[in-house]
Amino acid sequence: MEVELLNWPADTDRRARLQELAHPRILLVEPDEPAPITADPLEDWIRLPVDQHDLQTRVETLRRRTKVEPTLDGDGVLRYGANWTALPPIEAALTELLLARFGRVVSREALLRQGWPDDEPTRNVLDVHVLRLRRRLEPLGLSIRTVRKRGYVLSV
Amino acid sequence: MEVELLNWPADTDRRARLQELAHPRILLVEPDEPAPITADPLEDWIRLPVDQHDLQTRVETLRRRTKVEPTLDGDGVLRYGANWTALPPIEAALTELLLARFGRVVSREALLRQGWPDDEPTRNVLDVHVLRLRRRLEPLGLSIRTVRKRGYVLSV
DNA sequence: CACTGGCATTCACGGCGACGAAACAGATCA
DNA sequence: TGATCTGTTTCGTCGCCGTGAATGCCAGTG
Repeated sequence: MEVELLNWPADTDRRARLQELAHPRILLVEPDEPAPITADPLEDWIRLPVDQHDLQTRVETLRRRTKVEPTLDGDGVLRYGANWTALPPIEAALTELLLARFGRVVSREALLRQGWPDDEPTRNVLDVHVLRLRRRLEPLGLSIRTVRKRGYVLSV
Repeated sequence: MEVELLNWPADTDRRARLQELAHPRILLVEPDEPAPITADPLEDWIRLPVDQHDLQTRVETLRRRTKVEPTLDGDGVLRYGANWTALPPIEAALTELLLARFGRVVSREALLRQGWPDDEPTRNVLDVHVLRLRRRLEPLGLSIRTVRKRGYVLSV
């Protein structure tokens, strides 16, 4: 998502619309105007005249905050947007690999090695775990798509 | 919660500790140093030499952002939004730790150490206290979610 | 076009262990 | 004394995991 630059206080109404849309933005504040105070973490501001490097830093920071990839922490908690779910050990292991190749195909073999490093389980075990993982991911707005004979892809 | 001011890059390690604690902070960045980029919405920065009004604005903004978390005072009174509840000693101790890691997983072991620093109580004691704490938090719109085999997460 | 074989999805079940809930009793405090 | 806080026991429930079997989907073949 692109970070919008707008002038303050000139673009007051535009700022309100962007806030409504949860769209990231940076206010370029006139030299002698006070900057507005908000609780919205998707808004930042910088005082004119701007230093290009500082502006670039703030833009990049906002981009990180809106980053669209889900994250998985060490406790098996998967976060995406405002929601999160706890994943059981095997599903967390599978998700870890799917996230590392987010948006790309992960082969069944790789997933089997990831979830069951030691023994070689029956084929159906992976299918069932993918099914359960799908159900858990659905409320978050994530989905696992099948690529026949190739593997699975994690996407939004 | 108080917003911490620290120097960048001098206080690098201190910044890491505050981030771990989810404590709001503002970095005072040396004139020719690049500012760090992070996704943490509880961090902001300003370039030296600082304008006092701008600094005050950023401090106030961070304060607003931390207001979305409940607070616990020294008398065991937990406030969230317009409501509040009094917590008995042990539950207050547990809540204190859960709040410090608000939105993240807190292990059973950590909670046991927090509530019973000296002796080692039976397994179920913690379960029961969590159960009672849940009942108390529910009217406030807060909930403790279980992460099986890992611990608990306090969230809204 | 229908058939067929292989792959994938889904459901239901049972075992196991972790967690939750209720009830009770002693301790503490106002 | 009455209310609240706390720890313990006991039992019920639920989540996680593997298995088997039924169904569905798709591609290539004849």
